[in-house]
Amino acid sequence: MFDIRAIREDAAAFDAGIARRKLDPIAEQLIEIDKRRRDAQTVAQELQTRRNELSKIIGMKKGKGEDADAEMKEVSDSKDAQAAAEETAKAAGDELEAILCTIPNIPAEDVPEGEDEDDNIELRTWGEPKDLGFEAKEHFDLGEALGQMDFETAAKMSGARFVILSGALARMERALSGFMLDLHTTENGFTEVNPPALVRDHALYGTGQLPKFEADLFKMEEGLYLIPTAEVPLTNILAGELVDEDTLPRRYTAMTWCFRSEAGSAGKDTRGMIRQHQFTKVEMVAVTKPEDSDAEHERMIGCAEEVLKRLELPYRVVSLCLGDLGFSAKKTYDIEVWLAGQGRFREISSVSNCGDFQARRMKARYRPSEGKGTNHVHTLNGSGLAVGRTLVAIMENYQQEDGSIVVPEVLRPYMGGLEKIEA
RNA sequence: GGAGAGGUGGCCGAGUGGUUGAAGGCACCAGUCUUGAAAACUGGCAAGCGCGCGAGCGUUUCGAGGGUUCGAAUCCCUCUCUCUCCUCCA
Repeated sequence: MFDIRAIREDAAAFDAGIARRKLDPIAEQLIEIDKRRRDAQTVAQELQTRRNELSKIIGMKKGKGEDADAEMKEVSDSKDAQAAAEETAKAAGDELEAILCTIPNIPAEDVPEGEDEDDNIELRTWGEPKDLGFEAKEHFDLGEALGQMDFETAAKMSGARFVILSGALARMERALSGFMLDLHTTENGFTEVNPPALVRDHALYGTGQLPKFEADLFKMEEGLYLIPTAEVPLTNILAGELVDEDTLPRRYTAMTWCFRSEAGSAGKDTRGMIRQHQFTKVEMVAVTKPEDSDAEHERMIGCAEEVLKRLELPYRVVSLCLGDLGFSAKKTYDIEVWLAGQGRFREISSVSNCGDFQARRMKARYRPSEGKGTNHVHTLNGSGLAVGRTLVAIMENYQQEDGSIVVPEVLRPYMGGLEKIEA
Protein backbone atom coordinates (compact mmCIF):
# COMPACT_ATOMS: atom_id res chain seq x y z
CA MET A 1 0.00 0.00 0.00
CA PHE A 2 1.20 3.45 -0.84
CA ASP A 3 0.92 6.85 0.74
CA ILE A 4 -1.20 8.98 -1.55
CA ARG A 5 0.57 12.10 -0.29
CA ALA A 6 3.88 10.73 -1.47
CA ILE A 7 2.34 10.05 -4.85
CA ARG A 8 0.98 13.58 -4.93
CA GLU A 9 4.39 15.01 -4.14
CA ASP A 10 6.24 13.06 -6.78
CA ALA A 11 3.91 11.47 -9.27
CA ALA A 12 6.66 10.88 -11.81
CA ALA A 13 8.72 8.87 -9.34
CA PHE A 14 5.73 6.71 -8.51
CA ASP A 15 4.93 5.99 -12.13
CA ALA A 16 8.58 5.26 -12.83
CA GLY A 17 8.57 2.86 -9.89
CA ILE A 18 5.56 0.85 -11.00
CA ALA A 19 6.79 0.97 -14.59
CA ARG A 20 9.57 -1.36 -13.43
CA ARG A 21 6.75 -3.77 -12.57
CA LYS A 22 5.47 -3.37 -16.11
CA LEU A 23 2.47 -1.36 -14.97
CA ASP A 24 1.07 1.60 -16.86
CA PRO A 25 1.25 5.08 -15.33
CA ILE A 26 -1.60 5.62 -12.90
CA ALA A 27 -0.50 8.48 -10.66
CA GLU A 28 -2.49 11.07 -12.58
CA GLN A 29 -5.67 9.07 -12.18
CA LEU A 30 -5.02 8.49 -8.49
CA ILE A 31 -4.32 12.15 -7.88
CA GLU A 32 -7.53 13.11 -9.66
CA ILE A 33 -9.54 10.79 -7.42
CA ASP A 34 -7.72 12.11 -4.38
CA LYS A 35 -8.43 15.67 -5.44
CA ARG A 36 -12.12 14.84 -5.63
CA ARG A 37 -11.91 13.36 -2.18
CA ARG A 38 -10.14 16.31 -0.64
CA ASP A 39 -12.33 18.92 -2.28
CA ALA A 40 -15.46 17.19 -1.06
CA GLN A 41 -13.97 16.79 2.39
CA THR A 42 -13.16 20.48 2.58
CA VAL A 43 -16.72 21.39 1.63
CA ALA A 44 -18.13 18.96 4.18
CA GLN A 45 -15.83 20.29 6.88
CA GLU A 46 -16.77 23.90 6.27
CA LEU A 47 -20.43 23.04 6.51
CA GLN A 48 -19.72 21.08 9.66
CA THR A 49 -17.85 24.01 11.18
CA ARG A 50 -20.86 26.24 10.65
CA ARG A 51 -23.15 23.57 12.02
CA ASN A 52 -21.06 23.21 15.16
CA GLU A 53 -21.19 26.96 15.72
CA LEU A 54 -24.95 26.99 15.31
CA SER A 55 -25.40 24.08 17.67
CA LYS A 56 -23.59 25.94 20.38
CA ILE A 57 -25.71 29.03 19.82
CA ILE A 58 -28.87 26.94 19.87
CA GLY A 59 -27.81 25.32 23.08
CA MET A 60 -27.13 28.70 24.70
CA LYS A 61 -30.35 30.25 23.50
CA LYS A 62 -32.46 27.32 24.56
CA GLY A 63 -30.74 27.32 27.89
CA LYS A 64 -31.89 30.89 28.36
CA GLY A 65 -35.35 30.11 27.03
CA GLU A 66 -34.80 32.21 23.91
CA ASP A 67 -36.06 31.53 20.41
CA ALA A 68 -33.59 29.70 18.10
CA ASP A 69 -35.74 28.95 15.10
CA ALA A 70 -33.54 30.81 12.62
CA GLU A 71 -30.45 28.86 13.60
CA MET A 72 -32.33 25.59 13.54
CA LYS A 73 -33.61 26.30 10.08
CA GLU A 74 -30.13 27.06 8.78
CA VAL A 75 -28.86 23.77 10.14
CA SER A 76 -31.60 21.73 8.55
CA ASP A 77 -31.21 23.58 5.26
CA SER A 78 -27.52 22.68 5.01
CA LYS A 79 -27.96 19.02 5.80
CA ASP A 80 -28.40 17.72 2.28
CA ALA A 81 -25.40 19.56 0.93
CA GLN A 82 -23.21 18.27 3.73
CA ALA A 83 -24.42 14.70 3.34
CA ALA A 84 -23.74 14.87 -0.38
CA ALA A 85 -20.22 16.18 0.16
CA GLU A 86 -19.50 13.50 2.72
CA GLU A 87 -20.80 10.83 0.40
CA THR A 88 -18.60 12.08 -2.42
CA ALA A 89 -15.55 12.11 -0.18
CA LYS A 90 -16.15 8.60 1.06
CA ALA A 91 -16.82 7.18 -2.38
CA ALA A 92 -13.63 8.72 -3.73
CA GLY A 93 -11.68 7.41 -0.75
CA ASP A 94 -12.99 3.90 -1.30
CA GLU A 95 -12.24 4.10 -4.98
CA LEU A 96 -8.69 5.19 -4.22
CA GLU A 97 -8.05 2.40 -1.78
CA ALA A 98 -9.53 -0.22 -4.11
CA ILE A 99 -6.91 0.70 -6.70
CA LEU A 100 -4.00 1.25 -4.34
CA CYS A 101 -4.35 -2.11 -2.60
CA THR A 102 -3.81 -4.02 -5.85
CA ILE A 103 -0.58 -2.24 -6.83
CA PRO A 104 2.55 -4.23 -5.94
CA ASN A 105 5.41 -2.78 -3.96
CA ILE A 106 7.90 -0.62 -5.80
CA PRO A 107 11.22 -2.44 -6.26
CA ALA A 108 14.36 -1.21 -4.56
CA GLU A 109 16.80 0.60 -6.82
CA ASP A 110 19.28 -2.26 -6.91
CA VAL A 111 16.80 -4.94 -7.95
CA PRO A 112 18.16 -6.33 -11.21
CA GLU A 113 16.34 -6.00 -14.52
CA GLY A 114 14.78 -9.14 -15.93
CA GLU A 115 11.71 -11.06 -16.97
CA ASP A 116 11.77 -14.28 -15.01
CA GLU A 117 13.90 -16.51 -12.82
CA ASP A 118 16.45 -17.02 -15.58
CA ASP A 119 17.38 -13.36 -15.18
CA ASN A 120 18.02 -13.51 -11.45
CA ILE A 121 21.55 -12.47 -10.52
CA GLU A 122 23.79 -14.90 -8.69
CA LEU A 123 25.45 -13.12 -5.77
CA ARG A 124 27.53 -15.93 -4.32
CA THR A 125 27.83 -19.66 -4.00
CA TRP A 126 28.85 -21.80 -1.08
CA GLY A 127 30.15 -25.33 -1.12
CA GLU A 128 30.82 -27.66 -4.01
CA PRO A 129 28.41 -30.28 -5.29
CA LYS A 130 29.96 -33.62 -4.37
CA ASP A 131 30.95 -36.07 -7.07
CA LEU A 132 28.97 -39.08 -5.90
CA GLY A 133 30.74 -41.47 -8.24
CA PHE A 134 27.46 -42.98 -9.41
CA GLU A 135 24.28 -41.78 -11.02
CA ALA A 136 22.36 -39.74 -8.49
CA LYS A 137 18.72 -40.56 -7.92
CA GLU A 138 15.93 -38.12 -7.23
CA HIS A 139 14.50 -37.98 -3.73
CA PHE A 140 11.19 -39.67 -4.57
CA ASP A 141 12.93 -42.72 -5.99
CA LEU A 142 15.17 -42.88 -2.94
CA GLY A 143 12.30 -42.37 -0.52
CA GLU A 144 10.02 -44.91 -2.10
CA ALA A 145 12.82 -47.46 -2.26
CA LEU A 146 13.40 -46.91 1.45
CA GLY A 147 9.71 -47.51 2.02
CA GLN A 148 9.48 -44.25 3.97
CA MET A 149 7.96 -41.91 1.41
CA ASP A 150 4.52 -42.82 0.09
CA PHE A 151 2.70 -40.65 -2.43
CA GLU A 152 0.10 -43.22 -3.46
CA THR A 153 -1.33 -43.80 -0.02
CA ALA A 154 -1.38 -40.06 0.59
CA ALA A 155 -3.27 -39.60 -2.68
CA LYS A 156 -5.82 -42.19 -1.58
CA MET A 157 -6.94 -39.99 1.30
CA SER A 158 -5.99 -36.49 0.14
CA GLY A 159 -5.38 -36.47 -3.61
CA ALA A 160 -2.36 -35.28 -5.50
CA ARG A 161 0.46 -33.22 -3.99
CA PHE A 162 0.48 -34.83 -0.57
CA VAL A 163 2.94 -37.28 0.89
CA ILE A 164 3.27 -39.64 3.81
CA LEU A 165 6.69 -39.77 5.40
CA SER A 166 7.41 -42.54 7.84
CA GLY A 167 10.18 -43.96 9.94
CA ALA A 168 13.53 -42.20 9.84
CA LEU A 169 12.46 -39.77 7.12
CA ALA A 170 9.52 -38.61 9.23
CA ARG A 171 11.88 -38.24 12.12
CA MET A 172 14.36 -36.32 10.01
CA GLU A 173 11.70 -33.79 9.11
CA ARG A 174 11.05 -33.28 12.81
CA ALA A 175 14.79 -33.16 13.50
CA LEU A 176 15.28 -30.47 10.88
CA SER A 177 12.55 -28.32 12.39
CA GLY A 178 14.09 -28.61 15.82
CA PHE A 179 17.57 -27.92 14.55
CA MET A 180 16.52 -24.82 12.66
CA LEU A 181 14.46 -23.40 15.51
CA ASP A 182 17.26 -24.00 17.97
CA LEU A 183 19.73 -22.20 15.72
CA HIS A 184 17.50 -19.18 15.25
CA THR A 185 16.50 -18.89 18.87
CA THR A 186 19.82 -19.56 20.57
CA GLU A 187 22.24 -17.94 18.12
CA ASN A 188 20.30 -15.65 15.82
CA GLY A 189 18.22 -13.75 18.33
CA PHE A 190 14.73 -14.77 17.24
CA THR A 191 11.86 -15.44 19.61
CA GLU A 192 10.11 -18.73 19.00
CA VAL A 193 6.41 -18.41 18.31
CA ASN A 194 3.70 -20.97 17.85
CA PRO A 195 1.04 -19.03 15.95
CA PRO A 196 -2.42 -19.84 14.56
CA ALA A 197 -2.51 -21.68 11.24
CA LEU A 198 -5.97 -20.32 10.46
CA VAL A 199 -6.36 -16.58 10.01
CA ARG A 200 -8.99 -14.03 9.09
CA ASP A 201 -9.07 -12.25 5.78
CA HIS A 202 -7.76 -8.98 7.16
CA ALA A 203 -4.54 -10.65 8.27
CA LEU A 204 -3.96 -11.85 4.71
CA TYR A 205 -4.82 -8.42 3.42
CA GLY A 206 -2.18 -6.99 5.73
CA THR A 207 0.63 -9.09 4.33
CA GLY A 208 -0.61 -8.74 0.74
CA GLN A 209 -2.00 -12.17 -0.17
CA LEU A 210 -5.44 -10.62 -0.39
CA PRO A 211 -7.28 -9.33 -2.30
CA LYS A 212 -5.32 -10.38 -5.38
CA PHE A 213 -4.20 -13.92 -4.65
CA GLU A 214 -7.16 -15.61 -3.05
CA ALA A 215 -6.97 -18.44 -5.59
CA ASP A 216 -3.68 -19.61 -4.05
CA LEU A 217 -5.26 -20.11 -0.64
CA PHE A 218 -7.35 -22.75 1.05
CA LYS A 219 -10.46 -21.22 2.57
CA MET A 220 -12.59 -22.76 5.28
CA GLU A 221 -16.35 -22.79 5.09
CA GLU A 222 -16.36 -20.68 8.23
CA GLY A 223 -14.42 -17.94 6.42
CA LEU A 224 -10.97 -18.54 7.86
CA TYR A 225 -7.99 -19.26 5.63
CA LEU A 226 -5.18 -21.75 6.13
CA ILE A 227 -1.91 -19.85 6.22
CA PRO A 228 0.26 -20.19 3.10
CA THR A 229 3.27 -19.21 5.22
CA ALA A 230 3.96 -18.26 8.83
CA GLU A 231 4.87 -14.83 7.49
CA VAL A 232 1.15 -14.06 7.78
CA PRO A 233 0.60 -14.69 11.50
CA LEU A 234 4.09 -13.56 12.53
CA THR A 235 3.96 -10.25 10.71
CA ASN A 236 0.40 -9.61 11.86
CA ILE A 237 1.54 -9.71 15.48
CA LEU A 238 2.23 -5.99 15.02
CA ALA A 239 -0.94 -5.25 13.04
CA GLY A 240 -2.77 -2.21 14.32
CA GLU A 241 -0.14 -1.63 16.99
CA LEU A 242 1.69 1.53 17.88
CA VAL A 243 4.89 0.54 19.67
CA ASP A 244 7.79 2.38 21.22
CA GLU A 245 10.92 2.69 19.13
CA ASP A 246 13.10 1.00 21.73
CA THR A 247 11.09 -2.23 21.38
CA LEU A 248 12.40 -2.62 17.83
CA PRO A 249 13.64 -4.69 16.17
CA ARG A 250 11.29 -7.59 16.82
CA ARG A 251 12.46 -10.95 15.57
CA TYR A 252 10.12 -13.93 15.44
CA THR A 253 10.59 -17.48 14.21
CA ALA A 254 8.05 -20.26 13.91
CA MET A 255 7.72 -23.74 12.57
CA THR A 256 4.33 -24.21 10.94
CA TRP A 257 2.59 -26.11 8.27
CA CYS A 258 1.95 -24.05 5.17
CA PHE A 259 -0.97 -24.68 2.86
CA ARG A 260 -1.08 -23.65 -0.77
CA SER A 261 -3.58 -24.57 -3.39
CA GLU A 262 -1.01 -23.70 -6.08
CA ALA A 263 -3.85 -23.29 -8.54
CA GLY A 264 -1.59 -21.77 -11.14
CA SER A 265 1.16 -24.35 -10.97
CA ALA A 266 -0.53 -27.38 -12.48
CA GLY A 267 2.01 -29.45 -14.30
CA LYS A 268 5.10 -28.16 -12.48
CA ASP A 269 6.98 -30.51 -10.20
CA THR A 270 4.17 -33.02 -10.23
CA ARG A 271 6.41 -35.75 -8.88
CA GLY A 272 7.94 -35.69 -5.47
CA MET A 273 7.93 -33.37 -2.49
CA ILE A 274 9.07 -30.17 -4.16
CA ARG A 275 5.62 -28.70 -4.60
CA GLN A 276 2.99 -29.87 -2.15
CA HIS A 277 -0.33 -28.54 -0.90
CA GLN A 278 0.97 -28.90 2.64
CA PHE A 279 4.54 -28.47 3.79
CA THR A 280 6.53 -27.61 6.87
CA LYS A 281 8.51 -24.41 7.02
CA VAL A 282 10.54 -22.59 9.62
CA GLU A 283 9.93 -18.91 9.05
CA MET A 284 11.73 -15.80 10.24
CA VAL A 285 10.07 -12.40 10.52
CA ALA A 286 11.69 -9.14 11.58
CA VAL A 287 10.11 -5.77 12.26
CA THR A 288 12.45 -2.80 12.22
CA LYS A 289 12.78 0.93 11.97
CA PRO A 290 12.95 2.15 8.37
CA GLU A 291 16.64 2.96 8.51
CA ASP A 292 17.49 -0.52 9.75
CA SER A 293 15.65 -2.73 7.29
CA ASP A 294 18.37 -3.00 4.66
CA ALA A 295 20.89 -4.18 7.22
CA GLU A 296 18.30 -6.52 8.72
CA HIS A 297 17.75 -7.98 5.28
CA GLU A 298 21.42 -8.87 4.95
CA ARG A 299 21.41 -10.25 8.46
CA MET A 300 18.39 -12.43 7.79
CA ILE A 301 19.75 -13.95 4.59
CA GLY A 302 22.85 -14.80 6.61
CA CYS A 303 20.72 -16.58 9.21
CA ALA A 304 19.12 -18.68 6.50
CA GLU A 305 22.45 -19.47 4.86
CA GLU A 306 23.85 -20.62 8.18
CA VAL A 307 21.36 -23.48 8.25
CA LEU A 308 22.68 -24.83 4.96
CA LYS A 309 26.30 -24.33 5.96
CA ARG A 310 25.82 -26.42 9.06
CA LEU A 311 24.04 -29.08 7.06
CA GLU A 312 26.92 -28.87 4.58
CA LEU A 313 24.63 -28.45 1.62
CA PRO A 314 25.97 -26.50 -1.39
CA TYR A 315 23.89 -23.49 -2.33
CA ARG A 316 23.88 -20.23 -4.12
CA VAL A 317 22.25 -16.91 -3.32
CA VAL A 318 20.48 -14.98 -6.05
CA SER A 319 18.89 -11.56 -6.12
CA LEU A 320 15.47 -11.79 -7.68
CA CYS A 321 14.99 -9.75 -10.82
CA LEU A 322 12.07 -7.42 -11.37
CA GLY A 323 9.93 -10.04 -13.11
CA ASP A 324 10.37 -12.58 -10.33
CA LEU A 325 9.77 -10.24 -7.40
CA GLY A 326 6.74 -10.96 -5.23
CA PHE A 327 3.82 -8.59 -4.68
CA SER A 328 4.76 -7.19 -1.28
CA ALA A 329 8.54 -7.26 -1.59
CA LYS A 330 10.74 -4.38 -2.57
CA LYS A 331 13.77 -6.66 -2.69
CA THR A 332 14.21 -10.41 -2.37
CA TYR A 333 17.12 -12.81 -2.06
CA ASP A 334 16.51 -16.46 -2.81
CA ILE A 335 18.70 -19.29 -1.64
CA GLU A 336 18.89 -22.18 -4.04
CA VAL A 337 20.22 -25.47 -2.78
CA TRP A 338 21.99 -28.02 -4.93
CA LEU A 339 19.87 -31.07 -5.70
CA ALA A 340 22.14 -33.86 -6.87
CA GLY A 341 19.28 -35.92 -8.23
CA GLN A 342 17.97 -33.09 -10.37
CA GLY A 343 21.46 -31.83 -11.11
CA ARG A 344 20.47 -28.24 -10.52
CA PHE A 345 19.85 -25.58 -7.89
CA ARG A 346 16.34 -25.26 -6.50
CA GLU A 347 14.80 -22.58 -4.31
CA ILE A 348 14.85 -23.46 -0.63
CA SER A 349 14.50 -20.03 0.94
CA SER A 350 13.23 -16.61 0.01
CA VAL A 351 14.13 -13.60 2.11
CA SER A 352 12.34 -10.34 1.45
CA ASN A 353 12.40 -6.76 2.62
CA CYS A 354 8.88 -5.36 2.31
CA GLY A 355 9.74 -1.86 3.52
CA ASP A 356 6.64 -0.14 4.87
CA PHE A 357 4.36 -1.76 2.29
CA GLN A 358 2.82 -4.31 4.63
CA ALA A 359 3.01 -2.00 7.63
CA ARG A 360 0.78 0.51 5.89
CA ARG A 361 -1.73 -2.17 5.01
CA MET A 362 -1.87 -3.47 8.56
CA LYS A 363 -1.30 -0.11 10.28
CA ALA A 364 1.78 -1.16 12.20
CA ARG A 365 3.57 1.91 13.54
CA TYR A 366 6.12 2.99 16.10
CA ARG A 367 6.60 6.14 18.08
CA PRO A 368 10.08 7.61 17.62
CA SER A 369 12.02 8.28 20.82
CA GLU A 370 12.75 11.77 19.59
CA GLY A 371 10.56 14.07 17.59
CA LYS A 372 6.84 14.02 17.11
CA GLY A 373 4.32 11.80 15.40
CA THR A 374 4.50 8.18 14.35
CA ASN A 375 6.15 6.19 11.58
CA HIS A 376 5.33 2.94 9.90
CA VAL A 377 7.65 0.08 10.71
CA HIS A 378 9.43 -1.97 8.08
CA THR A 379 8.73 -5.69 7.81
CA LEU A 380 10.93 -8.51 6.57
CA ASN A 381 10.34 -12.20 6.19
CA GLY A 382 12.34 -15.19 5.13
CA SER A 383 12.30 -18.93 5.17
CA GLY A 384 14.81 -20.46 7.42
CA LEU A 385 14.25 -22.91 5.77
CA ALA A 386 11.57 -24.77 3.89
CA VAL A 387 11.82 -28.03 5.81
CA GLY A 388 10.44 -30.39 3.17
CA ARG A 389 12.82 -29.13 0.54
CA THR A 390 15.70 -29.33 2.99
CA LEU A 391 14.84 -32.97 3.52
CA VAL A 392 14.87 -33.45 -0.24
CA ALA A 393 18.27 -31.76 -0.49
CA ILE A 394 19.75 -33.95 2.22
CA MET A 395 18.44 -37.10 0.59
CA GLU A 396 19.79 -36.23 -2.83
CA ASN A 397 23.16 -34.91 -1.67
CA TYR A 398 23.83 -37.45 1.04
CA GLN A 399 22.64 -40.51 -0.89
CA GLN A 400 24.85 -43.59 -1.17
CA GLU A 401 25.08 -45.96 -4.07
CA ASP A 402 23.05 -48.57 -2.15
CA GLY A 403 20.17 -46.12 -1.72
CA SER A 404 20.84 -45.33 1.92
CA ILE A 405 21.09 -41.75 3.20
CA VAL A 406 23.86 -40.52 5.47
CA VAL A 407 22.53 -38.27 8.22
CA PRO A 408 24.32 -34.89 8.40
CA GLU A 409 26.42 -34.55 11.55
CA VAL A 410 24.43 -31.70 13.08
CA LEU A 411 21.18 -33.64 12.83
CA ARG A 412 22.38 -36.78 14.55
CA PRO A 413 21.74 -35.47 18.08
CA TYR A 414 18.18 -34.82 16.98
CA MET A 415 17.81 -38.35 15.66
CA GLY A 416 19.01 -40.40 18.55
CA GLY A 417 22.49 -40.66 17.09
CA LEU A 418 21.33 -42.25 13.85
CA GLU A 419 24.09 -42.02 11.23
CA LYS A 420 22.47 -43.53 8.21
CA ILE A 421 18.93 -44.12 6.96
CA GLU A 422 18.48 -47.53 5.41
CA ALA A 423 15.58 -49.59 4.17
C1' G B 1 -24.58 -25.37 19.16
C1' G B 2 -27.35 -22.62 23.69
C1' A B 3 -27.32 -18.24 27.24
C1' G B 4 -25.33 -13.75 28.94
C1' A B 5 -21.69 -9.56 29.32
C1' G B 6 -18.76 -6.24 26.90
C1' G B 7 -15.56 -3.33 22.95
C1' U B 8 -13.30 4.26 25.46
C1' G B 9 -6.50 7.38 24.38
C1' G B 10 0.47 3.66 24.14
C1' C B 11 -1.78 0.55 28.44
C1' C B 12 -5.56 0.20 32.51
C1' G B 13 -10.05 2.48 33.48
C1' A B 14 -14.35 6.44 34.69
C1' G B 15 -18.19 8.30 32.07
C1' U B 16 -26.48 6.96 30.17
C1' G B 17 -27.85 13.36 25.36
C1' G B 18 -25.08 19.91 25.85
C1' U B 19 -17.42 23.40 26.58
C1' U B 20 -16.02 15.07 27.04
C1' G B 21 -10.69 14.64 23.07
C1' A B 22 -12.93 12.53 26.85
C1' A B 23 -11.98 12.07 34.83
C1' G B 24 -8.36 9.11 37.33
C1' G B 25 -4.18 5.83 37.17
C1' C B 26 0.17 3.65 34.63
C1' A B 27 3.91 4.51 31.07
C1' C B 28 6.65 8.42 28.80
C1' C B 29 9.01 13.61 28.55
C1' A B 30 10.61 18.19 31.08
C1' G B 31 11.47 20.68 35.65
C1' U B 32 12.05 21.16 41.25
C1' C B 33 14.60 18.50 45.03
C1' U B 34 19.30 15.25 45.34
C1' U B 35 26.53 14.36 45.12
C1' G B 36 23.89 10.95 41.57
C1' A B 37 19.66 7.92 41.33
C1' A B 38 15.09 6.60 43.51
C1' A B 39 10.97 8.66 45.96
C1' A B 40 8.05 13.00 46.27
C1' C B 41 6.20 17.34 43.98
C1' U B 42 5.05 20.62 39.44
C1' G B 43 4.02 20.77 34.40
C1' G B 44 3.56 18.39 29.64
C1' C B 45 1.87 14.29 26.76
C1' A B 46 -3.63 10.99 21.28
C1' A B 47 -4.04 9.76 16.32
C1' G B 48 -6.00 10.45 11.29
C1' C B 49 -7.44 13.90 7.61
C1' G B 50 -8.09 18.84 5.37
C1' C B 51 -6.63 24.08 4.77
C1' G B 52 -2.29 27.44 5.24
C1' C B 53 4.51 29.49 3.22
C1' G B 54 4.13 29.64 8.41
C1' A B 55 3.05 30.28 14.02
C1' G B 56 -1.49 27.87 13.24
C1' C B 57 -6.77 26.94 12.07
C1' G B 58 -10.54 23.41 11.09
C1' U B 59 -12.51 18.55 11.15
C1' U B 60 -12.99 13.50 12.42
C1' U B 61 -12.23 9.50 15.77
C1' C B 62 -14.89 6.33 22.36
C1' G B 63 -15.31 -1.66 17.58
C1' A B 64 -17.81 -0.77 12.21
C1' G B 65 -22.04 1.06 9.53
C1' G B 66 -26.84 3.25 9.62
C1' G B 67 -30.81 5.99 12.50
C1' U B 68 -33.10 9.56 16.23
C1' U B 69 -31.67 14.85 17.69
C1' C B 70 -30.27 21.63 16.87
C1' G B 71 -26.55 18.50 19.56
C1' A B 72 -24.65 11.33 20.67
C1' A B 73 -19.05 7.85 23.85
C1' U B 74 -23.98 8.28 25.97
C1' C B 75 -30.70 6.53 22.93
C1' C B 76 -32.36 2.92 18.62
C1' C B 77 -31.11 -0.75 14.54
C1' U B 78 -27.64 -3.92 11.82
C1' C B 79 -22.92 -6.02 11.58
C1' U B 80 -18.32 -7.44 13.72
C1' C B 81 -14.97 -8.84 17.47
C1' U B 82 -13.81 -10.27 22.56
C1' C B 83 -15.00 -12.46 27.18
C1' U B 84 -17.97 -15.62 30.71
C1' C B 85 -21.24 -19.87 31.68
C1' C B 86 -23.54 -24.40 29.60
C1' U B 87 -22.90 -28.18 25.73
C1' C B 88 -19.12 -30.60 22.86
C1' C B 89 -14.01 -31.80 22.10
C1' A B 90 -7.85 -32.47 21.51
